[in-house]
Amino acid sequence: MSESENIRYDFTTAEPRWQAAWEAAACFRAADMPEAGRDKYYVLEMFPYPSGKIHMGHVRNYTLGDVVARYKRARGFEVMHPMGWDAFGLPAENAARARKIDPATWTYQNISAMRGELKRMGLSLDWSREFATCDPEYYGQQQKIFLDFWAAGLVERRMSAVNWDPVDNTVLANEQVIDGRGWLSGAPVERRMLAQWFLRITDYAQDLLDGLESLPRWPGRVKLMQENWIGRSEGAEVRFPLAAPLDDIAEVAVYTTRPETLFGMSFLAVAPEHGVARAVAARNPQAAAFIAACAAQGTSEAVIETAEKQGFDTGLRVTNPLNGESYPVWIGNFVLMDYGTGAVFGCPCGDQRDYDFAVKYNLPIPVVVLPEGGVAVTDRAYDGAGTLVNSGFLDGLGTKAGKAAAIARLVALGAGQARQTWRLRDWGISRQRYWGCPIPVIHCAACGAVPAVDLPVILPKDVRFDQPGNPLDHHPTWKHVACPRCGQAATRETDTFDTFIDSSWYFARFCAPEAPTPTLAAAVNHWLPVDQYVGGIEHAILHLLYARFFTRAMRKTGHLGLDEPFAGLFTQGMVTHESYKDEDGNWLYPEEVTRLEDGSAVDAQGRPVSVGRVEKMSKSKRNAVDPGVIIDRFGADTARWFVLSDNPPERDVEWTETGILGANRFVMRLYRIAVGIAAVPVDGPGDISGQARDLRRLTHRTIAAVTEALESFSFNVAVARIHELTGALTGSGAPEAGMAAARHEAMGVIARLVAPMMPHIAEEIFALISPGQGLVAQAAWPVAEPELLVVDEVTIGVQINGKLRGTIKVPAKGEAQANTAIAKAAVAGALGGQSIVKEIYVPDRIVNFVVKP
RNA sequence: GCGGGCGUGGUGGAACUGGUAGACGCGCCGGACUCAAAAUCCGGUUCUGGUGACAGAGUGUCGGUUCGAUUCCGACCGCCCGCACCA
Repeated sequence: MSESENIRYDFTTAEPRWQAAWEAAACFRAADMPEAGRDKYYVLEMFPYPSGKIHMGHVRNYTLGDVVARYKRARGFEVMHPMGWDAFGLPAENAARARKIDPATWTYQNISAMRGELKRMGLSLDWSREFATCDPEYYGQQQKIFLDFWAAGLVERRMSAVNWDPVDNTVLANEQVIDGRGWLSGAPVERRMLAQWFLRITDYAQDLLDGLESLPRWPGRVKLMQENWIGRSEGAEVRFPLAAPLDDIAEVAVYTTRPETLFGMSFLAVAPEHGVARAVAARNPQAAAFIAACAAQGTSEAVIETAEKQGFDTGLRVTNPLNGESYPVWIGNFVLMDYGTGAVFGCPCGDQRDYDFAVKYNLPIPVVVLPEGGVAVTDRAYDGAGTLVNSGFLDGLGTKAGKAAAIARLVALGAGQARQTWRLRDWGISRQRYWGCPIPVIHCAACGAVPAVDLPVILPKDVRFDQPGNPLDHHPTWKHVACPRCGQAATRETDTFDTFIDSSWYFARFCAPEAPTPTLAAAVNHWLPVDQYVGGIEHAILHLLYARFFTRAMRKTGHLGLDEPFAGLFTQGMVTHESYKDEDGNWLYPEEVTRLEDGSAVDAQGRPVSVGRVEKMSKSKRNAVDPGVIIDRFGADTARWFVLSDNPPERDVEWTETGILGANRFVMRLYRIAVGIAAVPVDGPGDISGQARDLRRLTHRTIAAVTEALESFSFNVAVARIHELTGALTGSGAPEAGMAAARHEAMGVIARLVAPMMPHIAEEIFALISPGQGLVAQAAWPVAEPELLVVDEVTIGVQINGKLRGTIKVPAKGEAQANTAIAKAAVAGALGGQSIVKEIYVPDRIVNFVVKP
């Protein structure tokens, strides 16, 4: 022991040494084209934005993926595990403005720094496939894809009310508006009309919904979130003739999920942007003023929270096709133009919004649904099922039957039909930004919008950020070109793509990153789909839905041959850390805070500090821990082991100092034990029994358990099992026959079992235990010997009335009768004189005596 | 409001298709080594009562199904997440 006390694993030299060895052996290089005889496995983690430094979320994300990649490699799969950079986006422009540095330079410097940090983590990445989305070689291919989509009818340019971020001066997708505010700027979003490019994702709404069923290896909640986001709704379209045509408008179409309540109609309401509203406004200044007021209220959170139903009576009347009655037409601030038809029929008894509106404007509230066996609800809307009343031919029907009957009548009258509506909208992809992929379009006065032919359309480098708005718009020459169709002077589109496009097909590009076409059929057919995708739950909707859509659209345009890009998805939890605030409410860094024995905390001056909730690490809360510092202090293996250790990976993990110290302690201990074992000469396998046999059994049970844990992403359980086996190897071991060999075998197994998780020390141990056998990174996964997994003695619980009263040790697969007798003897005292009513015997598990007092 | 998830020791969490609850780690307690400390090693650690073998209770609460429930069913409480003026 005294000797090994001085042994210290020096990760500072070992880790770079093994990283160099892997690189020299090209361990992680995958071929574009199929290699015969091996199954492929494509492991991908969501690629990072090159902010300049990796954070703990990256460490967790890439460690999880790396465990899978290394494990699958050991299992004999041909693994592709690439890495790249999601490099376009706002921060580069912000840096350009703040520091007068070119966005490209800033981005590539960051990439270089982060590549170095990722390499220090010892990830088994195929760096030969690396690219950044801001490389012209990548985004030029993306422009080709866009033009193909356009030719295939998947692209549209149209005027649209857009979410305008007044701080960032750009258009935001609905998904980028959070609580009425820009997702990056936090500014209240305004509504504006602009000509925008759209991708027709709604063409695939049904398909994207149906496709979720083909994804058994996706988390249920992600599928549910996508399902809700797509939001299929069943109902009917109903056309209401206007009493007198307005301009050329003769009727108003309404979408409803409750056609059976048409007899409960009280009014019809249209959105402020609806054609009817505009036509009315053209001749009625008061209506125009009302509409303007609605637009001004925007979509800000405060407004929506407090928004009161407001309306304007147009004086127009429509006829309800089912009962022939006449109803007023209102403009309502609560009616959404881009859902359904932008018009609703108001049924106050069945919809709370309509109820509120009717009460406010003193409109009638006819009751048409009686709750099951109940009385009419009149003090609020009742939207449950029930029996229809006051509804003419629908009287007496249930709401469900009534719906079918109402639709049938509407069809017969030619006044409507069944219809589905989707919550999903088309994807607005235009951004008034410099640092993005230029939209390859030229606007010609004579020819309109025509595809650019000079691909790639490359971003100009000489741009100025000293004025607001899009620098491409201000550039003196870049946008002025000849029309590719007629040759006349024309201008380039100066908008760039939403950066979500960049990440919608990168997984396909990784298959052949240098191909002269966006994809290479042989490569994508071989490698896709991604077998295991790993990333944050925050991308559950946007990124994953867009990538699924892109895959379908790329199939339609001949770039891909499948529908679903990601066969398996794993969503990891966040890395959290305590946060600290001083008396004045300023966030403090952990190193500025001292914890006292009573659990309270003080700052450097001894003033009290409030310890905040455990929150996601972020710069602003000053609770971020820099992975670079951790790797300096403890090494990459310790950092990797820690993020895998305690929590199931789908849950949030709290960063703690004691946790990282514990992980480090294990690394050091493992090494000490390995050195001790390697120093003892191995006696022949011989005839082993007793302790040695027990150890071998544990070793092989551990192989089985760790294998199962890795397959099911229970990395924390794998860690526990490895701890257990390691624990059995402490001490120098008894000089029993075969013990040295058994210990040697166990440590060799540990080297291979920890290799996916702590690859460096695994190599170190493997070299000690199995000298001359090459790299553990290229070694096969250990296989448990079946005969050592066979249990020949089991401990069976003995219960009386389901309560544990004792245990017995018996040979496995024993006779029920014999074991029951042994059990009975074991709990004879507790049984007393009670009569046994029933005996339950579950082989190798339990005996239960049901007794009567 | 709608949809979904989760509640297990001081703590992070284990527990196969219902079958010995608390694996493993952290923390804590005790011991060894040391002049001492750190490091390391050994032992203990769900709670209550008892010196003790042992007894009782125990997986958010209440009830149900079952020989037996952390696991299945119902109601409730609490926390978390997604969506939301979606007709």
